[in-house]
Amino acid sequence: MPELPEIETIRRGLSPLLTGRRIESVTVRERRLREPVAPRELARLRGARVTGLRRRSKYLLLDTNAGLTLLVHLGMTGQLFVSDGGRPRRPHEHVVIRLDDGRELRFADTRRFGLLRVLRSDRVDRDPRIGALGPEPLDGGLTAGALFRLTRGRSKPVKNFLMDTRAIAGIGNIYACEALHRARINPRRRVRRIGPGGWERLLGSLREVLNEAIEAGGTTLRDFLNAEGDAGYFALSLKVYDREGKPCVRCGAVIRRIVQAGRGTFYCPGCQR
DNA sequence: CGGTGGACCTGCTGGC
DNA sequence: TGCCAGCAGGTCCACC
Repeated sequence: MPELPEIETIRRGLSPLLTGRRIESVTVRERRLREPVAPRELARLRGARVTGLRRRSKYLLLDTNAGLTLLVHLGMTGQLFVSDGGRPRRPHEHVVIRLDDGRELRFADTRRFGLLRVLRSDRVDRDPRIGALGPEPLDGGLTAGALFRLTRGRSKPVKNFLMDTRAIAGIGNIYACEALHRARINPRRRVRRIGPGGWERLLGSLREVLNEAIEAGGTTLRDFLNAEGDAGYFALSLKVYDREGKPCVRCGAVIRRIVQAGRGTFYCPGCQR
């Protein structure tokens, strides 16, 4: 489900609802997520007050004044939302965190590829999942020159490179396809064959697409909902993703779907060279 | 080493 | 109408 813009949308929605709240209790209904959920690990959050909500790549980090941070990943179908206590449960609600204002932070995840762990806050950056992440694409510190240098001698198709979170954080299938279309670059092009100007264009396109998607509240294709339970409307702005067989809005050629590294790639054979 | 393919799950859809 | 192969926004690991 969620890539950087969707996670950022959730973060912005949840942050004011959670910051300052005390955690009263944590209930685990289903332990079988990507890694088994340990109820006693989550229970350590009881009594802690939330000091803030951060995002790193597609992870959410809920910091508390107890020196503990809740690490949440939504996998493909995860949802994280605040609900009034006692509201009927949605299907696949696996974890409920009760807050001191009577509301509840709930985690639902149909396919159970999500993840919840409690880490010591001072060790978050040393966690292997977080420590291995590449730079944030919207961080101004990342430059096209750095991407050019990083890809010397490498032979990956550029689409797969964009989706490698150790190279750049937070880019998934939708935004990799959309950024490449905007930059007019063929997804099969090998990274070593992209010059400094190409990286300039691609990084610019990537940032535009991500920022516009955040503005639109993310992309809802199937089941993404924000913290308030609303859909995002960036799906209306997608130019290639999920548009196989339809005409390219820029050149009129028919959008194609191919498979790269086991994932569907959508692109326009007319204007992506 | 770098890169690909399969596994992990459930549910929906499109073609027959 | 009903069935089922194929596919889905992510990540990790085995294997070449």
